Amino acid sequence: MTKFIPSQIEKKWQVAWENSNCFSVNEFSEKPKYYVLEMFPYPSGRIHMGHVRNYTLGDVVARFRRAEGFNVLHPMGWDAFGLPAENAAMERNTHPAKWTQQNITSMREQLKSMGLSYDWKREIATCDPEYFKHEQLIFIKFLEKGLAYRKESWVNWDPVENTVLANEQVVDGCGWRSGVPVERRKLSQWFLHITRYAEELLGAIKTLSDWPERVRLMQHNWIGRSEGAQIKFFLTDNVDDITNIEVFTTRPDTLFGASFLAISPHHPLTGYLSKINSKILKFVSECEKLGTSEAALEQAEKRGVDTKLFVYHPFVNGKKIPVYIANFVLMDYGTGAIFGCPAHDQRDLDFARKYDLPVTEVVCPENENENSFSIGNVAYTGPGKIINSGNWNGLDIETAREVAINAIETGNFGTKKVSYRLRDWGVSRQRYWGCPIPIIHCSNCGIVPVPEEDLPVKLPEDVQFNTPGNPLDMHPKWKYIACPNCGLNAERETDTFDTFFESSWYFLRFTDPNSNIAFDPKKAFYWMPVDQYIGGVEHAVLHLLYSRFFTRALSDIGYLKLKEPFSGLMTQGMVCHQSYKSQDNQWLFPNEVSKKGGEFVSVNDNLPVKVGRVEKMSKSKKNVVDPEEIIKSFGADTARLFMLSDSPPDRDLEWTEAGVEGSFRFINKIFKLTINPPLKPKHKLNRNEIKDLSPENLDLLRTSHRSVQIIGDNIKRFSFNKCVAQLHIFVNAITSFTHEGEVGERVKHHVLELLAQALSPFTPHIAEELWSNLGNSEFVSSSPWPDIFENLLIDDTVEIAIQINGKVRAKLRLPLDLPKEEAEAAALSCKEVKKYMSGKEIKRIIVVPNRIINVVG
RNA sequence: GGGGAUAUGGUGAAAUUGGUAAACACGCUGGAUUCAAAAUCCAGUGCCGAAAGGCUUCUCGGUUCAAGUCCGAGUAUCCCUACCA
Repeated sequence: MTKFIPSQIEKKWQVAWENSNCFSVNEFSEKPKYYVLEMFPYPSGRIHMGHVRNYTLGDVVARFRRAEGFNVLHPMGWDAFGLPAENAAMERNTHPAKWTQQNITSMREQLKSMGLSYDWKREIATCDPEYFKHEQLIFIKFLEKGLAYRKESWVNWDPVENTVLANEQVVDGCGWRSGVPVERRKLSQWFLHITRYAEELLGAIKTLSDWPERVRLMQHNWIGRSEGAQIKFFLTDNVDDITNIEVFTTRPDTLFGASFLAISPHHPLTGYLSKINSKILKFVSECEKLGTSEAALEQAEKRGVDTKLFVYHPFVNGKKIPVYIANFVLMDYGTGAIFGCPAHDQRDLDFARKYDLPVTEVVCPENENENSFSIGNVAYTGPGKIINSGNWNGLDIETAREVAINAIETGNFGTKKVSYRLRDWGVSRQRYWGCPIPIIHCSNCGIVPVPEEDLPVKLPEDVQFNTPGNPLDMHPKWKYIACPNCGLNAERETDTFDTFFESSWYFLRFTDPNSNIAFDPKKAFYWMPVDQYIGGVEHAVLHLLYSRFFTRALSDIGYLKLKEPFSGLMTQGMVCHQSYKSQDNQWLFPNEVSKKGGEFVSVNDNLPVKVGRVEKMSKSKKNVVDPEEIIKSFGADTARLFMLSDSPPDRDLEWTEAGVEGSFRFINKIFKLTINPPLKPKHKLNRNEIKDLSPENLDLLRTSHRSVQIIGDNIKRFSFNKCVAQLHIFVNAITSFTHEGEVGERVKHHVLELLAQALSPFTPHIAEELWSNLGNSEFVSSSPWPDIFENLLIDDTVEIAIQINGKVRAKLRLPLDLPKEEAEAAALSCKEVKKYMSGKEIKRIIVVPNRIINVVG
């Protein structure tokens, strides 16, 4: 018997696909378009199981939609800028460009070994000047349109990586990669005006009906819209030329409860005061330290310092309110100042109790007496009736809010205001391996964009990585240049873009990857939006929000006409594996562990191994399995099938050795079907013939056609695990079929063709092998999804459960669509009903056609 | 502190609209084959019980002829977010 050697079959078909260019597409087609995209990888050098899962999911969709008759765009590329290349440069003394290129080459080979149906002619790498020169021009257009601007700002400085981190790259006060506490520094930075689109990005979330609800919710929370009022509190005595403090609040209804104002340690007023008051200066510098490393500690204690300044209460004549500087007030939200209403905000209450400030109740809960209601150490934040608030007394809080805003506006010391948590996107990074920001700083002309004809600004190749800091900034020549405006000596911007910049428009470049403009609007119009985008949920907020912003911003500078880039989104779960530790507490790779009689032991010393949790594959815990090894020993089809079996795509998947072997066995079973299958019959089986077939032939045909139907339906629903289950049923039906004679041969040939077509999206190599051995010369990968014989989908009898008082007591096989009366009669005459109902009165009979009959007694 | 998700056999899971719970697989048990093993094939496998039968979708309550599915209360686990005024 021929032995199944996956690598031989798989390589053969991969080469054949590549030579035929069968996955290459263009935009001029009669067929409807379908754009399926997986998040492109960072070229780390080796693919991991997360990639295998991601790209398998995308490939199933791409192959299926192609078979369904769509013109399918399915591209792949490289998110090729980023810090690891610089780290590698330092560690191994290779240039980032070279290191990245090598990684791309080996990862491309690995991806090709998976049999993915990409249009490789559209491959892009973001570190290619042909890619990023368009990005530089986009930035200049953003600048012209006011969508990019420069701002001095406090940044999170990672002292290990010598770079600025975005707020979202700071986790628990530490750098997301380095894990060390970040420091605060003030730098001049480039920002993109994403907040200009805050309302629109928020509002359009509801149009993204094919996105997971939780991603939409995360974006909603991230934008964080809150409605309230901005209120000016006038100082009793001016400080320098400052006359008032502006405050944002969502609770203007509690204004009468205000007992202090608190401003941020980074508020301009604080800056002024700390110059003239050493106590304040000391407090501010303490906040600096606490601000990062001891975030948790800080949370516990609210601290502040009295400025000895006072403001007037806007509605209470003569009432003066003290101004504090407080560590819990953030400068970058609202105005950097709040009014404290201790009775109805827990933080304010904590603060007031600490500094002995008055607590005035202004909202009384419904079940409390307004004369006796008093706050202890828990603030009341619920609904109720306004009290102690002049002529607002008696209003509910919602009405009071409107009345308050009216009064504030009428009094001319504030306005209704909407605030967002979302902040503008800082795109400057002090790194070498990124897209240069195309700007020249001239002492004469100021900020001068690099002229379009001088683009791209390329990275210099001769750079040193042995000193900390940005190599571009330390390069002896690169940054010195004549000003394009006035010709005087000037300097290039040495910062590069955040790598999220590249990934915010790559999906557009794929629509026209070799163009000498960013992309042809007509081509982008044809292919966009991405019909199905697939990737990890870790990008639920940033990458997806930035891409949504970019699509709008690009539309506003005339590049295209589109709002939403991704109409369908699927976020896949993580690939997990059990972790193991040796006796001396060292992590062990799965292949360093073997199972002996139900016990796990170390391969090295045969000692028992401590079995840990099943968790996300990670190098640090060594619970990783290398896809290349799996593909080498079991084949890509097995790896792909395993990824799709059992767990639905959005849930975490546990990689198990037993599971892989199970998938491998199934592929082997199919392989046996590819050997000497029936010859291609002269006449194809047609749907009118089936009435003359034997029950056995008919059963097989019925199972086969139903399977194809079920598989197609479930692909559309992303229920690939159910597709695999149905494939098992399908294959089992074929292997247990004993075909006889010419008719049997024709039936078997027919169902094997269906099988090859149904397998093709999932395990394309073995499907291609089977299809070819059945006598087909075209690729199954290019064949249409099979026509289903609808007359095989319905059976003429159904099994109906007979319930007595809601419990199933019998099952009857009855003709399909049997009239109610006859069904009732059949149920009543069965012996179980007679047994259970003897001597009892039948009160009711419920008949659910073709499903159930419930006899109630 | 805030928000969200999930909970079904030994395990991963299925049950699309309230209508036969556990499809399909993994694992396990027994058998066939084999000098032996691997592979393969066949049979069994939710739980309790010798059987008859009873019980079963995290717990408690409710609606219904009928609840894994709907409603209310609670528990556990995971994820996100966090002084957002």
